[in-house]
Amino acid sequence: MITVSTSKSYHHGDLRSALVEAGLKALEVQDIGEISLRQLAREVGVSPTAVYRHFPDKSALMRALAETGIEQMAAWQKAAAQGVDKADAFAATGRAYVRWALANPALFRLAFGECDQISQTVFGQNEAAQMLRAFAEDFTGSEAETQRLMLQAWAVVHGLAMLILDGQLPRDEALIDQVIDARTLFRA
Amino acid sequence: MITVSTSKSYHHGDLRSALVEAGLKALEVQDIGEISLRQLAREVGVSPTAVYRHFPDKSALMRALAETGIEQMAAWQKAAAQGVDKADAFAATGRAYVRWALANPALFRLAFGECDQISQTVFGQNEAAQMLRAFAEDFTGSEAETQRLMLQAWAVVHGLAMLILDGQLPRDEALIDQVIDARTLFRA
DNA sequence: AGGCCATGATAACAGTGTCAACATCGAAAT
DNA sequence: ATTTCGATGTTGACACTGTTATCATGGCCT
Repeated sequence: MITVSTSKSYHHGDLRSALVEAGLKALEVQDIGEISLRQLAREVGVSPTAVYRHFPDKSALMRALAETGIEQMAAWQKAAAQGVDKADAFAATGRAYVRWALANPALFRLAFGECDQISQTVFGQNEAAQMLRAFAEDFTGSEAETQRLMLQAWAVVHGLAMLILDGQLPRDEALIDQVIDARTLFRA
Repeated sequence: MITVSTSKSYHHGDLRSALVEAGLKALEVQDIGEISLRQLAREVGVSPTAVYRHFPDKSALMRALAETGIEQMAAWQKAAAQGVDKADAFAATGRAYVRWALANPALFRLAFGECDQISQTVFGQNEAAQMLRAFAEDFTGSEAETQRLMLQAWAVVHGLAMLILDGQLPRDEALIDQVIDARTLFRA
């Protein structure tokens, strides 16, 4: 919530982040395709074409929104993995993944639709991901099996989140726990 | 490919199915949000507002497209399950699920985004689904475990398909086989 | 003080979904 | 066989969208 200046000067001050902020707020209420440049510009109090001084086109703005979404998700995931018994880290991280998706539906969809490199965040260099990988290596043995386990885990949580978001499965916490069950999945 | 009449009469003959056909053809090339009523009307050779004699709005047309997509998917799934060793039915059906999604990306997204009752098709009264359920019951024991197994399987294939479609995972057949592996998943 | 250039505003264009009013034609009813 | 009528298609218009070209402002550097 950074409001730089309330005075109506010709130049806004920090239009770019104001637009991103407005976009994120809009994504909490509206669906991903209902967002319009002009609407955001209006809410920030600026002409429709001022946006183009900070983003080459609409998809660039959307990508900026998506990137902040990724950061949020990574932070949430990391927080979920910390302070948890190592054996439960897999399930805890998975539940955090699904919960974040359910709490930020539009942002979740946007992040995966627009950004190519979420793999890096969820799967690769991320701190939580490294921890999961270490855990997986710990009990699979080979490198190939570790990768398989990570992929399966990612697919499960992603699919579950998507199916719930699309209304195919009920928003039921018990169902989530049932699906993300480390003892039955992956022979843990 | 049902072309009823080439003569340009005032009334089209079967505009509704012509629009659906044009929509499906468009979904093979364009993304889901790039489709426009006017474009489809143009391709069929009719005025933009003629569409409204057959669909209350755009989303109704999209829903019609989605429903035909569901039928296609169900048929493909059923075909994949037939003539396969019962022990491989799970994996075979799952691979068919992913393959269909990769072959019909826009239709796949549309079907899950617009239709509420895919659960019935994929998960419930479908013939292939019943077969899978019988197989699952066969080796889980309890009813609750059967449901869990079905849900996990669905989540895995759906998540895998989505991640590949969004470019988060490579379109690699070996990777698909690695993830959909009944022996490691579900302790089979 | 003067000038530059990042940042803003205006006007305009093509395209979209949608509505209201009008046109056409096949079929049912007389 | 003629009339009428409802289903289907058309025209025109409106508000909205993303985007571009052109013009305006004013803070920062010399």
